[in-house]
Amino acid sequence: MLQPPIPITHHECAGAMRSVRDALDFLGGKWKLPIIIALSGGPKRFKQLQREVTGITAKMLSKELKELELNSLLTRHVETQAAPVAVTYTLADYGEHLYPVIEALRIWGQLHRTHIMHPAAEAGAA
Amino acid sequence: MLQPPIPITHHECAGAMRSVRDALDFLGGKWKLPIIIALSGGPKRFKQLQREVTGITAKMLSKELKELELNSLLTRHVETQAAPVAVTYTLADYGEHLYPVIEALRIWGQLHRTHIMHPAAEAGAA
DNA sequence: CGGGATCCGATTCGATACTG
DNA sequence: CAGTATCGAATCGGATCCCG
Repeated sequence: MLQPPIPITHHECAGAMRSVRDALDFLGGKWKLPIIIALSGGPKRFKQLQREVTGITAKMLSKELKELELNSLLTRHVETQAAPVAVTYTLADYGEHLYPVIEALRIWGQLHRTHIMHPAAEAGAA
Repeated sequence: MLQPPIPITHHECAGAMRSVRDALDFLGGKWKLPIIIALSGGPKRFKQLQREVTGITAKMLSKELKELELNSLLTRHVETQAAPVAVTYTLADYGEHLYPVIEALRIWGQLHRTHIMHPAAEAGAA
């Protein structure tokens, strides 16, 4: 059903491992991908993000947004200087390269959930 | 270039987030995907895996293999009972459902590496 | 060879309180 | 509103030693 997309040779296999580990080092935390998903629905404000990304604290959200901006995945825009300040976060074009990753993880997460609940059911769920 | 695969409605967006977080909770560590990649080249022994998954300690490898077996991603087979024992790990059919995830992460990891080194080069690297 | 046991540092993450 | 500061718990992961 699924062909192995991973090269068989030791050398190329090590290359795949390095790329996957690079990706995981950056995306591995609990929050980065959920934040990207929330922003995929359009630009959002800080408070709005905190509501949609269930369970995140202001501290973590702030930290993750900084890292995502540093890596060009989103842009930060300050709307007004006077209090109350308004800041908008927008998913950058470059950030959309994560959609395939999110899709693959979403599909597998769904499959695995059904697999855990009633084993041998993934044939019909895939 | 890339259509947003994530639903726009709040409700379905939350569903995508939950699935991605489920997947990340399980795959998020440093080692599970690299182990799967190594096993994608065929069944391997414990020591052999430790050599191919660069940097992993015996403790971590043992722990991760146990979790992967519990989740039906691989099977463990004891070849000989007499010392020295020989144990073989084989990627299960169900484990191959992770190939799309690995592919997506590998592609993005590669892209992001080039992006970090010389920005604005991802148009040609994709 | 294939691990388990123990100890330990490093990092992640959350709760709470506070600021411009 | 949009964060920052501080504290502390929990988890992650490595080093080392040990066993069948």
